[in-house]
Amino acid sequence: MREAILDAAERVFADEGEAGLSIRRIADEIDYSPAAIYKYFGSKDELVDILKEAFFGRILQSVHNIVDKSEPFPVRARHCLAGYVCKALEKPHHYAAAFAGESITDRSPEKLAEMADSNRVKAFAVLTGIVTEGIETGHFRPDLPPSDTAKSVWASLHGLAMMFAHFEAFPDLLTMPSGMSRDAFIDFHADLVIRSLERAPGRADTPGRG
Amino acid sequence: MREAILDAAERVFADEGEAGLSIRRIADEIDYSPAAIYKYFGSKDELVDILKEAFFGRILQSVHNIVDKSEPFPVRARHCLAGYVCKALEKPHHYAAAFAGESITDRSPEKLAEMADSNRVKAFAVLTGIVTEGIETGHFRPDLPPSDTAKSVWASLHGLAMMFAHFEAFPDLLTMPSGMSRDAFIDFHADLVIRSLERAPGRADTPGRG
DNA sequence: TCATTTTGTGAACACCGTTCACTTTGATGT
DNA sequence: ACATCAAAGTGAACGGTGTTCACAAAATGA
Repeated sequence: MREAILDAAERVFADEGEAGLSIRRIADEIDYSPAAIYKYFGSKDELVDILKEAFFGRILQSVHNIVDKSEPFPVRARHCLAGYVCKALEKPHHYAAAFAGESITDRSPEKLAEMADSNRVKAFAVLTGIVTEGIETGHFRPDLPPSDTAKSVWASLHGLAMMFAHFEAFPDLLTMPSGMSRDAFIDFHADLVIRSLERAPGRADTPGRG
Repeated sequence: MREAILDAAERVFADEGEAGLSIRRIADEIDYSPAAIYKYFGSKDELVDILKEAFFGRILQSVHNIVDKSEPFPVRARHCLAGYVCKALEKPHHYAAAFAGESITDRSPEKLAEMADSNRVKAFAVLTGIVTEGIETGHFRPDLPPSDTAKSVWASLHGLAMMFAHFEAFPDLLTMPSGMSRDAFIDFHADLVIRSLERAPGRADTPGRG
C-alpha cells in the first residue's frame, strides 16, 4: 500500500513536477480517498521528502559506482563530476525540488543530524573525497582547503544541474546553438571545474569537446 | 496604487518568500479586497514576474557598474562574478524564485523574444562580455568557446547563489566552520571559476582567501 | 461469534487564485 | 446643480489545495 502510494506519487512527480502533485491526485491514481493517504504518511511534505531522499540515494549510488572504478584519477574525477549532473538530470523535477524546499534556517541539533546523513550530504561527501584525493595525490593544488573547495565544486555542479532543470535546453536557449550536445556540455563544464583545481592545468587539449 | 501593491508584495516576498505571498495577504497589507488587485494586475504570476524582473534589473545594474569601472581586467572580472552572487543574495527568495518558476519548455518565438530581453539574460550577457574580453586580451585561454564558457561560468555562479539561497549558512552547514565569511567564500569561488579560464593560472597567491 | 483494532471514507475547515455581478465613487458634460 | 458614465472597489462564490475528524467497514484475534 505504502509502495503503491509512493509509486503513484513518483510517477506524477516525474511527469508534472511538484506543482502537479497533489494528495487528491495521488488518491485518484490509486483509487482511494485523499484521507486514506494520511494513514500512511503524516503529511504531503513527508511523502515528498521520501521521494527526494530516494532520488538522491540513486545519485549517490551512481556517483559511488564511478568513484570506485579502478581508473586513473583524472578520468575518475571527470566522470564523477559529470555523473553527478547527468544522474541529477534524469529527473530534473526531483532534483530542483530537492533543493527548492524551505530555506534551512533551522539549526537545531536534531535537524542538523538528520541533514548530516541525508543522501544529499552523502553525495557531497563523495565529492569531498575526490577533491581530497586529488590534493593528496598531487593532481590538485596542495594549498586548496579541501572542504571549502569541495563545496565550491558542488555549487558549480549544482548550478549547471539547476540551469538544465529550469531551462530544458539550457545551452542552446539563450544564444545560437552551441553545437554541443547536453552531455558534451556537461563534460565541458566538469572539465572547467577540474581545471580550476589542477596544479598544472595547462595541457594542450581543449577541454571536453568530445 | 499599482506602486502600493508592488511595495506590499515586495515586502512580503522578501520576508517570507513566494510561499508566504498570497493575493489575500497583499490585499490585507494595503487594506483592499483581494479582487481589487485584479484591476491592476492580470494574475499573481504577472505581479510576481514584475518583482523578479525588477530584482534582476538591480543585479544587472550592479554588475554593469562593476564592469564599467576602469580597473585592470583581472580584478574587474573577479568583482563582477562575485558581485553577481552578492547582489543575488541580497534577496535570496527573489533569486531562487526567479529560476524556480516553470520549466521553460515553451520555445515559441514570442516567448523566446520576451526571454531574450529579460534582465536575467542581459545580466548573462554581461558575463559573456567579460569572458570574451578575457579571451581577446589574452587573460583567458584563446581556445575557449566564448558563449559556452560564459554559460558554464554563469552556471557556477548560479549554483553558489542557489546554495546560499537554500542553505542560509551554506559553507558552514555541512562540515565544521570553514573560517571563511560568506563574502570570502564567494570570492574564493569566483577565483576558482576564473582560474579555470586563465591561460597561465599558476600564480603563487592562494585564491581569494582575503 | 463477539470484541478490538486496523483501514478507509465523507464531510468539513481554512487557505489558495480567480471571476463576476454588483455597489460605490468621482469626474465629466450640460 | 444635476444627470451620466466610466472607473474603482467589493462580497460572494467556484474550484482547487492540504489536513482533520467523527464515523463506517473490514479484517483480525479470542
